[in-house]
Amino acid sequence: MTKKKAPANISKVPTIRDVAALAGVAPGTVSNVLTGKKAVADPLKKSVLEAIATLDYRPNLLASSLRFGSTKSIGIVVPDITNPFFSGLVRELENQAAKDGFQILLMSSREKSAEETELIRSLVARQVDGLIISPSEDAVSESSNSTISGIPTVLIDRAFNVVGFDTVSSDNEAAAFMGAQHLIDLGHQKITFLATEPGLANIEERAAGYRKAMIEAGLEKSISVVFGGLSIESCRGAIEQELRRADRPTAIFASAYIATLGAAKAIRAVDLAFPDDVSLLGFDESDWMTVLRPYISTVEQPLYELGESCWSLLMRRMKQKDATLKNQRVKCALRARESTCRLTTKRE
Amino acid sequence: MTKKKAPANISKVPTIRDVAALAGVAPGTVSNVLTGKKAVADPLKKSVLEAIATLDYRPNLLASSLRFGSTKSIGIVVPDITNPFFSGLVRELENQAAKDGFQILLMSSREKSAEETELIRSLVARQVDGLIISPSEDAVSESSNSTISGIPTVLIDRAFNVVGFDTVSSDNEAAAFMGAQHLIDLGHQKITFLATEPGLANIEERAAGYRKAMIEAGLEKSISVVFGGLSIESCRGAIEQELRRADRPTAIFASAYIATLGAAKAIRAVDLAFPDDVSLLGFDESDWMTVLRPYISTVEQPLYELGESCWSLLMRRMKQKDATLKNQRVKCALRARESTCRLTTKRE
DNA sequence: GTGAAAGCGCTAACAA
DNA sequence: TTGTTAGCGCTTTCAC
Repeated sequence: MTKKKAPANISKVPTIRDVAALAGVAPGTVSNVLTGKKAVADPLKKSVLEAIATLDYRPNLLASSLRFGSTKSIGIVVPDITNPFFSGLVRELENQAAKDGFQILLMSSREKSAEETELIRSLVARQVDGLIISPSEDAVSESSNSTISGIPTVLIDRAFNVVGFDTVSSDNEAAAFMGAQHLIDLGHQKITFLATEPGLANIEERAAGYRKAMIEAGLEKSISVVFGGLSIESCRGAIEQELRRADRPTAIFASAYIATLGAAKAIRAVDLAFPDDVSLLGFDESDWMTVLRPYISTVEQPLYELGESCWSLLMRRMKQKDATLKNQRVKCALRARESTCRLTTKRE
Repeated sequence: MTKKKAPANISKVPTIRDVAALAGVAPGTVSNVLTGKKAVADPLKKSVLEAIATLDYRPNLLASSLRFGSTKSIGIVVPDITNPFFSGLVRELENQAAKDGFQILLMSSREKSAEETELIRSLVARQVDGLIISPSEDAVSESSNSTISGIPTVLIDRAFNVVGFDTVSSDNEAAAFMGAQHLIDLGHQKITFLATEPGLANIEERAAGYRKAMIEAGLEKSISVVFGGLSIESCRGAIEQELRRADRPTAIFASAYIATLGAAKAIRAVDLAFPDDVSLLGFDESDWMTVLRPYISTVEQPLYELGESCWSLLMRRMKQKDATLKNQRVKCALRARESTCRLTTKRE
């Protein structure tokens, strides 16, 4: 296949002026054809379009945005793009953005709050019209008007104790309460909650829900919260220790995706029957959970609702910078499957 | 409307001129402080820095790039960000980019080639300095100088029959040959290859490797390639049909991540003993594969090498636009685990 | 309906 | 060293 050769007399990338010159019109007219904001007579329009085609002209969005003041793009910052919760969430946000003609600039902070600050700065410098952030730690500081450097911002998932921002997150406490209750209903008493990192607001809320359910069931003496950190391996190590103890838990409630994976690995590592010796209730949903046996029971966060709420909150904030602050919650669902089963009371 | 010249104290986002005015210097000097390209006397520097701090000034990268001609950013387009292969690859590329001070603009085409074209256009319009694309179909057309609209470009993973681009991909044929050989060594003869979409170069190469191994083993009559499409569910459906036949295969070789997941689901759905009745060899690696039993045997693509080669190819191309074209291959590794086992010859 | 000209915010020349 | 000026490519007043 032979590609159309670029005209020999122009060596650099063509600008609107080159197009205008070739079409024999003024640059402004070309702009009018491009944006469609002002009517242009048909014959002129046609020759402009032809010139654009022959030069293979591409408008420079940087210049356009600089002049126009809007980039039609939204910056998204997530801690870890390889985590299915975040990648699924991003996909939902992409769908929403496409609907409204926005482009997504996606960056992942790899759980490092220093990098996160850097990424946000860079997104701000790039003049994005809005920001969606799932803060990795405490990088987002207090704000009085739901903006970062004047850019409308929505916090998602990990809505910290930060006032001044619109936020969307799951009803973590209720979700964890529901999860713990499920395990209690199955007869479990020694239920260990596998948290990730201390200080993450969503995890703390989930821990609170777990504690509440335990207390209401009169099991406050059995409350056990273990912190496994932010990697699968560290979660595995932390819960493996628990499982090796003589009075090991009969059920584990993992607080997040990586904790779920870590806990499942740990159960395998200590060679316990699963789920007969130990039940596992996970958090978040992933395809593999309904592939191999036992199917993993989890508390599922509704990605679509999360994405949809987040997006409409952002659009609202962009239209009206002084709208009242909203902290939205979406409801999680219990997916009881095979990894949680009734406690067989052979001991004691 | 009556628009006057904006007074200096209006509450808009501060520009370099505002900083200069407050510090009592020229805009150029502020720029010099910011970029560090030209020396500035200490006292002036200090007052500039102070002015920046008090105004909370953020340089407008759009304007800077427009002037300077470089955005220090690389656009990446992948078909599906929720696929662990791609999200893992992106993470490697992010690491590489961070090393060289580049920013990543990540977009996912959701396997739609029309959207892909659109995303690439938009990245080009945004003046990225380079492009890394994993083409979803045939959106990338032939090029004579490894650029798209003059932007250095590297194709990754799915290196199509497109001449004119630097490419990086796995040695798909050798990898699939090795995988098929593994199954043959275990005594399997009826091995079905679960492809995804016809026309994807990497999948075609893998199919070729499978065929070659079958032929060399004298099993050409047993060659069976099934196309399952690009979703987990369609792959599941396609292979499930095969498994329900009387002369069902004793082994399945999945050609990609989603095929692996789909095949595992299908085996479960038809209620066959796994791996005793049917072995499964997957492609790509994911955390869950070594969590539940049986651990999944797969052919693993080396994400680090893929990302590293891709990045250095891109940097090389950016430095020297007329460098000779390179089509780089990286080696895959067989991870033989539990989902592939020796054929128990009870039949025939 | 069209062309000319003035910037958007920044930096790289050139003067001073 | 520092200030001044002239654009980068585009859009948007204005005249015509």
